[in-house]
Amino acid sequence: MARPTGIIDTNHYRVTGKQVVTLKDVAARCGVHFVTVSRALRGDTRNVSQEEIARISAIAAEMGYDPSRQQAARRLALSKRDETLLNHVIGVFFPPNFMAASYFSTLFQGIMEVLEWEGFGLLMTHTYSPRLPSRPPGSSAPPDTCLIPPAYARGDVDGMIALANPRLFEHTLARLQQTVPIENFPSVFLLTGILPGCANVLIDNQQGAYLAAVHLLDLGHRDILFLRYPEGDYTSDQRLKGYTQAYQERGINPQLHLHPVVLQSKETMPDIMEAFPTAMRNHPETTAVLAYNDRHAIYLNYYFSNNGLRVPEDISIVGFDDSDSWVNAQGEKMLTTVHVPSLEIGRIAAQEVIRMVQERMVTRQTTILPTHLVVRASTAPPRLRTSML
Amino acid sequence: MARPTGIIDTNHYRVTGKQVVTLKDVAARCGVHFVTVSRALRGDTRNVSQEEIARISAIAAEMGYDPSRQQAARRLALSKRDETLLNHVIGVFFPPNFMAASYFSTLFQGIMEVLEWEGFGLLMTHTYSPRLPSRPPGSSAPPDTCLIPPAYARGDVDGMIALANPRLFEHTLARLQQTVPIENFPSVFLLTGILPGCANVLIDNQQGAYLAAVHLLDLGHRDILFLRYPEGDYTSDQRLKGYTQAYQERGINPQLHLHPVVLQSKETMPDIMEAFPTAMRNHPETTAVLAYNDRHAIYLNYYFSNNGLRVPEDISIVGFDDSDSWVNAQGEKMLTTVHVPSLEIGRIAAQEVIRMVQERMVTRQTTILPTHLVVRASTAPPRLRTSML
DNA sequence: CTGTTAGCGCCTTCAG
DNA sequence: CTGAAGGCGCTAACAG
Repeated sequence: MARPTGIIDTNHYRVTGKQVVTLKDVAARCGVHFVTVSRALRGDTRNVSQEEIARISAIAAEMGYDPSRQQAARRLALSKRDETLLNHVIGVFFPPNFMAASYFSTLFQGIMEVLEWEGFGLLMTHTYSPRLPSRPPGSSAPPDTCLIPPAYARGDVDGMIALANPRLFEHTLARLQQTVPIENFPSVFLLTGILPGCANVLIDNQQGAYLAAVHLLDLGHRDILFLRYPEGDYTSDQRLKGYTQAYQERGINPQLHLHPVVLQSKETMPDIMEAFPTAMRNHPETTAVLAYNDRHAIYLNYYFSNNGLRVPEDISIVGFDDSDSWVNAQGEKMLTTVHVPSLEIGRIAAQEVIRMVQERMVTRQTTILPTHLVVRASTAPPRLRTSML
Repeated sequence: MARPTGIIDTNHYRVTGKQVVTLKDVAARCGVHFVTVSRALRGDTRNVSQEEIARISAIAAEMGYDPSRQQAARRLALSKRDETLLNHVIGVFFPPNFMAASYFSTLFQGIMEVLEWEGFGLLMTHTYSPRLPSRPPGSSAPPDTCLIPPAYARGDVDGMIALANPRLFEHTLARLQQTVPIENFPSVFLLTGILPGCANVLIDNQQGAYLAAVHLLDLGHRDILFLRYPEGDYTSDQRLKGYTQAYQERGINPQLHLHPVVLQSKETMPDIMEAFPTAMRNHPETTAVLAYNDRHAIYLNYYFSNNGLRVPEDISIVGFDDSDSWVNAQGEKMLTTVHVPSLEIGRIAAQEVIRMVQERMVTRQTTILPTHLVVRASTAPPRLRTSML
C-alpha cells in the first residue's frame, strides 16, 4: 500500500483461463461483420433488422458472449466521447465499528437489500480508521479521513451512500469529487446532519424528541435530564427543540425543569459515568432521563441499578432508536424508546442513489422520515422521593 | 436488473468533468516520447535512466497523472498477452442478516480492518437472499444461491472470502469459477465446514466443545443436553466428538448421560421452544445444557426463567462464540461460554487472500484456530432436584 | 537508451 | 441496411 502518486503498479499476472468470447467470434459464427454484431447486441434497430438482432442475440447468448467481460474495451472506446458506463456498484461509507451498533447494521441491511434487488454491488469503506497506515507524503487529509479505494479513481463506482459526521466527511467528499470523473457524483447522506450538495435522508429528531418528552410530561414528570453532545451537534440541537416544544405547550418552563447532560466523547460508558453523577447531584429532583440513544439508556440503567435506584419505579428512562435491546429475564423488551425506521432509511437511500445513477441526474432533496414512540416498561409515573442517591 | 444474457447495456452517460491526464500529456511537458513516460512510470530501469525516471515521475505526480484512471486502457493492452492487473478489491460473501449476529459482524470487522490497512476495497455480496428478483430464464441456480455482481465478470475483483454453508455455496462457487477469468481464483472459506479447493479458516470446534464439557463435568454435572443441528452439520459433528471425548476421559458413558436436542431450522427462538420441552421431559435428570451458540444460550435462559428454573442454581448453561451478551442489571456479562477468536479469523482470512492475490499463487491450506473457555456466572455445581419443570 | 509500430476489443463516423 | 476505417490510452516488440 501507500504507493507514491503517479507510479504504475506493474503487478500483473497471467490469466490461465479459457478464451473469452469477443464480438468477432460471434460475427464469425453469424457470417456477418463484427460491427453488425455490436449494433445488434446494442439493439440498434435503425441499422439492423429485428430478425437479425434476434438471430445474432441468440447466437451470442449461446456462445456465452458476456459484454461485461469486455468493459475495458467498451470504456476505452466510449472515453473518446467523454462517455462512461454503469458499473452497478455503489460505494458505502460507514463508521468503522458500525456493525457493533445494531442501529447501523439495520441501516446497512436496508441498503444492501435494495442494492442486491436492483443488481448493484456494494463497495464498503470506513469513514475513518484508527489503524490506517501512514499517509502518502503529500496528503493533506486529516487523520480522521478515510483513504478512498482506487476503484473510485478507476471509475468503477457509480454513486455513494455515506453515514458520517458532515464536518468530518467534508474532506473525504472533496477528495472524492476530485477523484471521481463526474462533477456531480450521485450521493446520499444519512442521518447525522445535512450535507449541502448531497441528497440527505434524515429522521425527524425534533418530532421524535417531542413525542418522548410529551410521554414523560403526561406521566407527571417535570424535572428531566437529557443526554446530548455539545452545541453544534445536529441531532442534539434538533432534539432540544422538540423537548422544549413539549414543555412550552404544557406551560412548564424548560429553563427550570429540563437540564442537559453534555457528553464529550463517543466513549459512551465512561463518559456517562463521568458526567452523570454531577448532573444528578445538581438536580436531585430529577425523575426521568431522555437518553441520546438506546445504548446510553442501557448504560444509564446499569448506573442506576448500581446506585440503588429502580427503573421505572424510582426513575424513568426513554431511549432513542429502538435498536439495542434491553430485555428482562423473560426476554421481553423493556425500554421505552423512540422508534427510528432504520431499515426504511437504508432502503430509501439506496433507491435514491440508484435512481440518480440510472437517470444520470443528481438530485439534492432532503427526505425526513417520521418516528414514533414505543412505550414499554422503563417509564412510569414519578414517585415522591426524599433524596437522590 | 435481470437483463437477458449477451445484451449490451447502452446506458452510458456523458462525463462532465475536466480532462483526464494521459501519458501523452505528461510526455509533452517532459519533452519526451510518451512511451518513455510509460517506461519511466513503470520503473523500467533497463530502458530509462534513474534520473529520467525521477524527473518524469515528479512531473507526472505534479500534473496529477493517475494510472488507475486509465486502467481500462492498461487492461486492454495487457489482455493481448493474457495478463490482467490487480484491482485491489476483494469480494466478501456473507449471509444476508450477518450484522444482526454480533459474531458475524466481528468477523467482518476483522476482514475489513486488514483490507483497509492493505489498501483493498471490499465488495459485499449476500450468499443468498429471500428477496431476490426472478432469475434469468436459463438459470439453473437453486433459489438459495446468490447472484454474482457483474463486477466479477468484468474482472474487477481479485479474490474472495466466503462465510456460508459449503453445500449451499458450491453452486455459487461453481458459477464464480466460470465467470472469473482465472482458473484458480484466490478464495478463503470461513468456519462452516471445509470446502475443498479453497483455503479454509476454521476454529477447533472439537477442542472448544471438549473444554465446555470438561468444565461442566468437573463441576459435578453428569446429565447434560446439547443443542445441535442434524447429522452432517460440520460444526455439530465436530463438537459432538469433543463432548464425547470429555465424557470418556472421565469414565462417564455419554450414551447414558449426554443427550442431543436436534434443531431443525435456523429460526432459533421457535425452534428451541419446540424442541426443548420434549427433551427436558425425556431427560428430567438434566442439570446443564451445552448451547450451539450464545444466542441459543440466551433463549434457553428465557425459557428456563419462564418455567421457574433459575440459572445457574437449578440448571447451568454454556454458550459458544462469546459474542452476543447476556448481562445482568449491573451490566456484567453472565454467560459461561467458549470464546471464538472472530476478529482474528477475519484478519487471518483477509491476510491470506491478499497474500494469494499479491503472490498470484492460490494455496489451499486449512487454518484451525484454538478456542478457550470463559467461565462466568451461568454455570455452577448441580443441585439435587426432585423434578424438572 | 529512445522512438516507432502494431495491436487489445469496442464504438462511431463515413462510405457503399 | 452493411462494411471499412480511425481512434480510445496503453504496452510490448522491434528498429534505430
